[in-house]
Parts: sequence; structure tokens; C-alpha cells
Amino acid sequence: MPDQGSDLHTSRQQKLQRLLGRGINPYPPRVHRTHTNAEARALLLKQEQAEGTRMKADIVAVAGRIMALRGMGKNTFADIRDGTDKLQVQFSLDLLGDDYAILKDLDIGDFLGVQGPMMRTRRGEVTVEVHQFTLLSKSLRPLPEKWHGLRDTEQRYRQRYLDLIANNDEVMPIFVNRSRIIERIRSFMNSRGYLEVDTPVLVPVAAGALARPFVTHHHSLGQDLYMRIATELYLKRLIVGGFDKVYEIGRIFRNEGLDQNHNPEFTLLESYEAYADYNDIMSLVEEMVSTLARDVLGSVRVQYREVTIDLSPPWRRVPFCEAIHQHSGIDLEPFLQGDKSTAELVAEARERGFDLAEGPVHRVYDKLLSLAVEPHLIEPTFIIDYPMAMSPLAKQKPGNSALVERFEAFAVAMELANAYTELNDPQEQRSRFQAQEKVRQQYGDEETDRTDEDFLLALEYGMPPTGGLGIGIDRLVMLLTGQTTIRDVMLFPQMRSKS
RNA sequence: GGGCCGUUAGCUCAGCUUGGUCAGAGCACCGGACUUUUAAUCCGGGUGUCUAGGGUUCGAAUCCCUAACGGCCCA
Repeated sequence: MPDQGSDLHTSRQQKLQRLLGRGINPYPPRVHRTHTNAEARALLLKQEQAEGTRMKADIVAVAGRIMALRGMGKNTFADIRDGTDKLQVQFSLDLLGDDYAILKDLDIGDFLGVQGPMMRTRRGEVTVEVHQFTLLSKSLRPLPEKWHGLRDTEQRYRQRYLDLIANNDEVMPIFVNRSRIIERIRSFMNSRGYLEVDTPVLVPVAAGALARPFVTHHHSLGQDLYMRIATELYLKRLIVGGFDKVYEIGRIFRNEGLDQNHNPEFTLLESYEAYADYNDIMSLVEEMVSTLARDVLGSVRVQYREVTIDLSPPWRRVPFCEAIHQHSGIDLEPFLQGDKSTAELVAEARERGFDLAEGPVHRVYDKLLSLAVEPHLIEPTFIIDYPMAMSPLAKQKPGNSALVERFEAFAVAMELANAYTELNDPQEQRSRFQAQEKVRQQYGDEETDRTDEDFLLALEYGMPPTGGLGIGIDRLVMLLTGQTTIRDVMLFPQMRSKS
């Protein structure tokens, strides 16, 4: 860090030296601790209740980071915080004698262990009357300001630990909830008979999604490998292998830009269920998301920005073409049938005020959806029956070969989930991959799918009819915690290196 | 990739419009007082490469250009 020679830093170094001079180990290996701060507070309350009066309760040994120091001459108060609570402790010259002088070499930010009875001050504050104290770790840098916290977004993300310390009340609960949400997803899936599995992160072919991969190199094998852009094709191999229900919650890597909804690595839940179709998966998603909301937030009604939405099933279902027509006025039928060209679609969309770029047809459809429809999808909604061109891994809809059995779930104008009745016809799958390869050659587009021969081989052995699902966990956490940028639900969002 | 905005003390921020007591405040920190405070209080102290590099000017935190990083909007 740049502030070498800062006085704040050297003054703490001097304190450290003085402590060492007193024979104090500023970084001792062990802590004597009988209670967390929350337990110590509860202990006093319980004993007071039993006695029916204020009293001095049992002796406790607690530990935590000093968050405030209020020196009053021969009497000093400090607030110490551990992961459970903040607790006031009181040092007095009478009780501590010579050790009281050590206090002047302690700072806000140091970790301290204290021992003494629980009691209340005159003002009623629950407090440890310190009989003994031990420095547990000396802090050499000043903490951010106590009242305003750490506001600088860049520093909050680059030094998340400071964000957690300084903005504890706002930031810590988001990540506690994130953890709870993921825990509940696991128990939800497990209770429905799904098996959690792990598939490779480093893969020879980055397939299974329309995305550009990160490339790396394995020296020993002497070959390039890719970071996975989806877990889809490996999980389907497991369905081929005979697992009926599998899921993976894993990190996915896509080499694309960063914004409020995108980070190059993110967490994706994918699940595959044999003998199910996309209707079954819609029920699964409705039930999962509403259950999560109820269990984690205590309500299926969720506040996001200025709106409150209701996540309880059933969610509205709108066919893709209908949604496009309703919100843009464009009739997709002639384009799906090949009577009109992609260029004509771009032109028509532009006439209606949607600024589409020329490109492969799947991109044009996708862009039209996100410009015309997505902003209107506030209440939870399934958009169903997508154009086949957008969905190389999904099975065609009976009776309309231009569409596939696919849905995406949206809420608060954000895409949450993507699911299909999976394509299990190996020959059809091969020709879909070939179509993707053609698009890539034609447009030089990195964001098309790639042919995975090994996956095609697996399909040739036979995959049962299967319903598959992908849910972006980060966005789900955003929805359920009210955060409007993905960076606020990831502990360490991607940042450009400082040169 | 394009547009707009931001970057000043450890932290939170003024100051920039109109160049010249403009190096400022609060918290933190340092010295002193204080035995029930809790954003403790009181007295004293500013601890700084104004993001970086150029330019204009007698003079730049301030105006101009370039770059870095961040944010928002667009693609």
C-alpha cells in the first residue's frame, strides 16, 4: 500500500514496540473465551430475570475487535465486536492497577480478550467489568470512519473486509442471507431426490451456452483448456449414465463485459431431471423461489426498488411471440417461417424504436426480447416457447418446428432462470451444432455454441426425455436481498487491476 | 467500444462556477484534563505528491489536454 511512513501507521508501530517492551505478545496463539458476545449478554439478561433485579452476573471471558474507545481518565469504556454482537466493556484503574496503563497502547481495531463479571452501568448498558484483559491481535492501520462508514465503492469492493467492518450492519446480512439462500436451495433440491454432483471446470470444449470462454493451457497435457461456460453438457452425460435427478451449484466463467447484472464469474444452479419436461421445471422454479423467499425473508412478497412483487405460484406464462407482439407490435411468424429475413426484422424493430444491431438471428431475437419485453416483466413471469434459432439444446415444440420447449423466468425486469425440455435426438443435436458453427463462421461471433463431439457420442447411447434448468444464483440473491447491482451480492466482484 | 460524472488528510466530505489567506471541516490520530461513558466531553495540535503526467498563466486543487481507476447511462 502507498501510505508508507504515514504517521498513523508509525504511531501504531511505536505502540507495538512498547507492548513488546512490556513482554506482551501482540499476536498470541490462543484465546481464553467462555462466551460469545451474544451469549454473554443473554447470560446477564437471564440471571437478572431469575433474580428479578439488576445484579452482577457470572464471570465471562469474551473477545472481539475494539470498535470504540472512550477514555475518562481512571475509567475507560470500550465496545468490542465479535461475529455475534457488540458489547461494552469497562476498564477501571481500581480493578486493573498497573495493567491499566497498557490501555494507552491499545487502538480501535485491535482484538482484545476480556474477563470479568457481566453487569450494567448506571445508564443500563450491558457491560463486562474487566478484571483481566489480553491483547489478541494488534491492528497497525486505522479503520474507516465510525459514523459514515466506507462509502467509496471502489475501496469497498477492493477491500471487502473493510466494507464488512465499517458497514457491518448493512453488508454482513446480505452475505448471511446469500449463504442461507444457497443452503435452502440445496435442501430443497435434496428433498426432491436430486443428487448434487461436481463436473469439470476445465474443459476441452466450452459448450452448452451462447458465450465466449476464457482460455487457459495445461502444460503437462500440452493442450488448451477452457473454463466452463455452463455445466449443461456434463450434467446431461450423467442423465445418460442413469442418474435421474442431478444438480450442480457451480462457478461459471464467461468472457464478457461487466455491468449491474454481469460478472465474468458467477454462480449458477443447473439441474436435470429425467422423465420431466419444461412444464415440470416451471413448477419446480415457482416452488423453489417462493419457498426460498418464505424461508429466508419470511414472506413471498418481496420489496425491490419501489415495487413489491408476489412470488407465490402460479406465475404468469406468456409465449415468446405473444410477448414480443404485445410489447413491440412485431409479428414474428413470417420471420420464424423464413418468409422474411433477419435484416428485415432489424429494420422493422428500428422503425418501432428498438435500436437493434445487425447480427445472427439468435442475437436479434434476444436483443428484441431484452429491449421490448424484459423492462415490463416486473411480477414473476415465464416467457415460454422460444424460437429454435435461440436454443440449440432444446427440443422442438410439437406442432411448430420453429419453436422449442424453452422458458425463461423473469422478475423485476431481470432474467432469473432458463430451462428446456432437453433435446435428446443425437442427429438433430448434431445438425443444431452445425448450424451454430455456421453462424460463428458467418459472423465471426464468439458467442455461439460449439460442437461437443464427446457429448454427441453420449447422446447416441440414448438420453431419456429430460427437463433441465439453470438459475443464476447471484441474481436470485439480488432479488431476495433487494440489491440492484450484482457486485453487492458477490464478496469479491471482478475489478480491473491497478497498474 | 461510446457519452456523462467522479478521484482533495487514514475515513466522510467542503473548496473548483469566477485561478491569487484555497490546503479546509468532522471523525480518526497526537499531547493534556477527566472514575459510569456510549457519535463521551473539554483544551491544544493538520498529520496532505489535491489520482498521475503534460499544458496555459506572473500564479493552478481550480482552466485545457492525455492517461489510470471507479460510477452511471448507452452499445
